[in-house]
Amino acid sequence: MSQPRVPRLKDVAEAANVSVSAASKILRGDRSRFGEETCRRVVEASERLGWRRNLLVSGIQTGRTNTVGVMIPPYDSFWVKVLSGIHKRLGEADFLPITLWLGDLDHLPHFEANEQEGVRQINRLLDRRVDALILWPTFAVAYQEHLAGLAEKNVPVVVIDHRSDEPYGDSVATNESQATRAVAKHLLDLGHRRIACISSRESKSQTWALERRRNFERAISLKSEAEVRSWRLNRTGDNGVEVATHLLTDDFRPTAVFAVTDHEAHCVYEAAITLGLSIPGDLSVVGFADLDFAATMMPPLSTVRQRPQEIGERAASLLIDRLDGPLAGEPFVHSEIEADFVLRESTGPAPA
Amino acid sequence: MSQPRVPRLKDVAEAANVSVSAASKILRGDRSRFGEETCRRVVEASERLGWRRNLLVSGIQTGRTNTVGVMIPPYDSFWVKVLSGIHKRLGEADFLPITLWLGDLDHLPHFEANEQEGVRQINRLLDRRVDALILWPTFAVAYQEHLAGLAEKNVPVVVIDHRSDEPYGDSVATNESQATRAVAKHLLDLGHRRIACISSRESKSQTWALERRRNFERAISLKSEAEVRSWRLNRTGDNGVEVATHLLTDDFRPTAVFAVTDHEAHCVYEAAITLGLSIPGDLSVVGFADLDFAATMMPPLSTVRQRPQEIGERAASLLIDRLDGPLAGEPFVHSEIEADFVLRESTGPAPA
DNA sequence: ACCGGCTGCTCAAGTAGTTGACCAAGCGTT
DNA sequence: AACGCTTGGTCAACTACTTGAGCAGCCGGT
Repeated sequence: MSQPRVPRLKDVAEAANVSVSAASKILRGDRSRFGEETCRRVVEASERLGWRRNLLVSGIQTGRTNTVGVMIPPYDSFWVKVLSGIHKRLGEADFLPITLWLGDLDHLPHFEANEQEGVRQINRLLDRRVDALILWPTFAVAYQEHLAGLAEKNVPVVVIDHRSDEPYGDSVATNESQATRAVAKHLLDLGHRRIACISSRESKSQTWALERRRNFERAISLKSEAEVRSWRLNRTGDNGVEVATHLLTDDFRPTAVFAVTDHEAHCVYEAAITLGLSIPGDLSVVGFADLDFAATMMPPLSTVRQRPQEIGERAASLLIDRLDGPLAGEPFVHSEIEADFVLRESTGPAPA
Repeated sequence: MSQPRVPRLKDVAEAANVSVSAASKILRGDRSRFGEETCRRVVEASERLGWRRNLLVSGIQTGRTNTVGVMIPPYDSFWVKVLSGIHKRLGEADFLPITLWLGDLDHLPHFEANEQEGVRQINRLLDRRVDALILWPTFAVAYQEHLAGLAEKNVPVVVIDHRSDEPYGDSVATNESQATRAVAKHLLDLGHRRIACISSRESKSQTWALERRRNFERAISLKSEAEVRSWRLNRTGDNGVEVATHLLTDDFRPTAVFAVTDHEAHCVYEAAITLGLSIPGDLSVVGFADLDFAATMMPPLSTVRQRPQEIGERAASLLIDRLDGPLAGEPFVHSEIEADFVLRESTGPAPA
């Protein structure tokens, strides 16, 4: 029946026989105005009772909670690494990320359809007075109109992997053009001339897919004898193997395929196996993202490794700089992180 | 230079021309004592200004923040799914998980060595007055002594996948014995008689590995003609392929291997390929956990699928029940979730 | 004796909001 | 006219803590 509570400053002050305000000042480090003996008594009492400052109170007093809201869908290892980078950098600056892991693993949240739900989720964070938000592209698009007003409330926003025409915050993305050019060059150097690209659903929230495909098409087109053709998945993005089969049996007869993510590359593998095509003998495949399974596919998939942890760290850094640092009051910034082509065993010379 | 702040209740009250306390009561739903017209004015004003209750204040007033601290290492897809379950269930009950994603992806945190760091991390959550904690086994062990005192502070704890002799909270784990018996039966039915088990590091924080191995050994031993031998990884857990090679070239010459996680199973695959052994022709392999890559390994790995999302949901449910519900004041509970044997293509009849 | 300055501490108001106590006006009743 | 009751609100104290203002006591200087 006992209720042993968390000790309050008042308890410490009583134990040390001083006023609450004296205890507060001493424990904040403002000791110059107090006697040495008094300070000792207060510090000793606070330690004995295990007192800890209540950060909720600091939050309402200063208007700063040192927390950052992070809105993400449950997703593959790439995003887990981004998150890890966010946590690392924010942790160093003594910020605490509060992550809203929305939707379940099977279906991404479809908030376009449910306006109210979106607002509710943002408010779960804002009601706790997070100092800033980090957003995945899905949410950046779905919640656009609700987020645009945050700047006026002094809640900075950083968007990852989505560059908008009318930004309402800073953004971080992978600099893909360079890595994509490296992929194109690699395939052309191997003698491939009929090259396919398999893209994902290219929805509004996946502008990266569109851009990645365009970058690749452009890079291949520079070589006059080479030709690219592109295919893409349906709206739900669940017909990957079907599209891959289509693409491989098309009149075009590509000798190499570039997939905008490793997921699609995996679909190409499956289709190739069923069709009896060997990789890389009959068909070269290149993925993108270097997800968990890329290195253990058979054969190991050549792909483009982004630097997810670095992306996360950069996003966190941008927020920190905007809250207290050099970015305060400055125009929005778009930051790009390099990516590296990883050569493994899924590419070979074009068949004669 | 303008500072357009988040609206306060005071602003709403002034706009509606009532006292702050009237506004507070009306907006909390206690309208019986106020005129219809007044209520309308207050509600309208609050909506127009976009007022939202500051949950930090509610937190200091009620002693409840409706937040739960979650301490996890960055880890494989299994844990991501557990997290997803936690978020789902807590979200339904309007709790907000605050996840501390400790350590980086390459090395798990080694807090045994750095006592102070551990305390610091727990305090990051407690200082924000989380109502409860959910812990991964790593932390449950490393921070044991600091966590034991939380019960006295009325901060319930749920530990996942780790059963202690002196529990200081509720716990959830997979009920492995049944699934492990199914694996054993499957291998014995296929005619295997010399069966190896490859375990991971079996440290204090990985008691599940020990238990899983023991369960398996016991299940095999029931068949008198069959024999099990076990190997395990070193302290750092990075010599998997080496141990697998050892095990496969040992005089024992096992025809089947049970790996305590899919990670070790993957090491067995690698060793088998190097040694020229075909799976499942020369060697049957069974894993545990059904991680992301298990289904896409070549051949697809037979394994035991735990129900991580269900584990997460159960952990969250236990907390909710203990905070406000039927579990308040009751003795600690240990809850078990079933697991299912998933038959894929990595097992076959024992070679003659 | 009186003033200035320093030391060492307390007071009170503030952060945003909640809640029990209280109070005034209006009405009907005796 | 005095009483009780309902309606419609306000007041003040409380949550945990911070912070600028202020004040008592003591010392040295004139």
